[in-house]
Amino acid sequence: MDIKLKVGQRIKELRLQLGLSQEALANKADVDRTYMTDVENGRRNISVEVLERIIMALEISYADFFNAKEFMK
Amino acid sequence: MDIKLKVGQRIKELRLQLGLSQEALANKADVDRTYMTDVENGRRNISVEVLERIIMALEISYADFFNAKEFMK
DNA sequence: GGAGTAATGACACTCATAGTCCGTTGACTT
DNA sequence: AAGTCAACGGACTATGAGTGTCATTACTCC
Repeated sequence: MDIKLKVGQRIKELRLQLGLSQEALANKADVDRTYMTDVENGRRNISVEVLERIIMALEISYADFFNAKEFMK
Repeated sequence: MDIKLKVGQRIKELRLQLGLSQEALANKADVDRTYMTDVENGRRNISVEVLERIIMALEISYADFFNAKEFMK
């Protein structure tokens, strides 16, 4: 599966666990609201700097972010 | 520390473990040799699609790639 | 010393796309 | 009706993708 979709699904999963809206997470990660929608739906090939901000906003470590079913072979 | 530098260091570390030159890894990941140099030296804010190709070339999982000292808080 | 080779580094450049900002729409809730 | 949320679109600017060129370092061989 497309890495963009995997990342998007993982972000959505974690966002919902935190009870945040897309906009709230977007603000926390300092990205645009519409951009966050695209990311979650796998339409954006995000850079590691933006990914880092989103992971921080999700209050999770890199290792834990990627240690999920989406990223298993 | 800058996420770009962390990623670069981690790539270099894994590349050396495999005994590959930058050029050999670059070819395996289908990126330019000079691009790989820039990545390892933290000068490129790479996208997840390119990162995926490099991680595959390093024969490692996402989780293991990020489960390293560089990415610990 | 000088010639050759392999590996890396440092730029500069073009072109595609990452990322922002404006808005609208539809589903759902109160 | 009014508010919240997700999705989508168009236009725009900033920056990543990808390549070319030259320099440097370290090594080997003559």
